[in-house]
Amino acid sequence: MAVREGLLALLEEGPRHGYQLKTAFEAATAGVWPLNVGQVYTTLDRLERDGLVDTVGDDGQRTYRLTVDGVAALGEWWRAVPAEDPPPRDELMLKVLMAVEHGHEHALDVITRQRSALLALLQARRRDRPAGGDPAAAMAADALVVRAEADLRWLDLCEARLTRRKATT
Amino acid sequence: MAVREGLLALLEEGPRHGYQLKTAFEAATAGVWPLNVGQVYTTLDRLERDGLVDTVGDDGQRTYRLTVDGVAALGEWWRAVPAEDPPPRDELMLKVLMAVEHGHEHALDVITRQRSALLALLQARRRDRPAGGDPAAAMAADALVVRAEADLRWLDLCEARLTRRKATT
DNA sequence: CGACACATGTAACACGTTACATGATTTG
DNA sequence: CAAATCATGTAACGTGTTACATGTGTCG
Repeated sequence: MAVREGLLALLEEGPRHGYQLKTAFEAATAGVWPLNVGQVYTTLDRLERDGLVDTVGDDGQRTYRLTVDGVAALGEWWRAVPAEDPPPRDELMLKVLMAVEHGHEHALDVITRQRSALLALLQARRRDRPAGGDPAAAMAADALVVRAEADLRWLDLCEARLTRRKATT
Repeated sequence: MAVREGLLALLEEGPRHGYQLKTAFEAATAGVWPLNVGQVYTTLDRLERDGLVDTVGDDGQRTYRLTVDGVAALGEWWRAVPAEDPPPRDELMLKVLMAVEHGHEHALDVITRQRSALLALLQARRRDRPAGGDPAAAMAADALVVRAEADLRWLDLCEARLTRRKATT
């Protein structure tokens, strides 16, 4: 439930056809969210099925545009805020928590390994930051960096909790 | 591809049946990752289909255990590190980047709205931190808090980039 | 001409998720 | 006994994703 809304958002700026949407989507996300073209069409089919977009145009050049329902759905999306209810499902979190279940030793191993990999990833992302003045590209790169930093910080917290606990025991 | 591995990880500690796995999964994630029981069974079916687990036991009390392939797959999972390749797909990121496409005014609106909601969420999560000494519960709560903090920090970065740019223009 | 970008689409599969149906066992 | 918990499973759907097939136009 993200590609859907992304395509809707792009259509709000005017009717497009599928291939243009793929290009626009990847441009808007500065390349951090590559899309298989096929997925654009399947997603557009589903949006049409749900009455959020309709199409005009001959075969070989279909143009998609928002319907009234589509505009409404998009409006809701803009206003929607992150829900408390189903918390973010994070694979790193799961892995570490499952490792804890296997004993603190195992968990500390996993944490150490993940941290060193994440550190390398973070440095790569910092290095590959785009130079140009395009705010979208800069923001996309920031997102990746901030995420990696947060994961690292969490791993440090986990390690601290485990070692503190070990020391107490 | 996360529930799968979580169940495998739980089975590494010994054979279990489906319902036990649901309970154990939710206990290990300290309740932040609720599972519909049905999903446990569908996932176990798929794991069996893929030869990673097999079952013993009569009807009404099937017991699942890891196969050799399952042990191997799990070993890979423990060692696996976050891939650079498909970067994390984040709905918040998408929303803000798409808003930028609609103009900086719109983006700043979205950022403001998201930030205030996230701030409330963060405070709620800090408030509801578990008191007990269970490290897993504390770590799970930490993960949610750290994630919210990171999202907030990113929103601040975005706003700074947009306003700085506006000032320059 | 050959390669490449533009353009559309289908088929198939994976995982996550929910709703529903069913029965055994425990416990108040 | 009635309710809750334990326990298993099926059917169905949604999104994401890939692989594949097909054709047009453009440019070196």
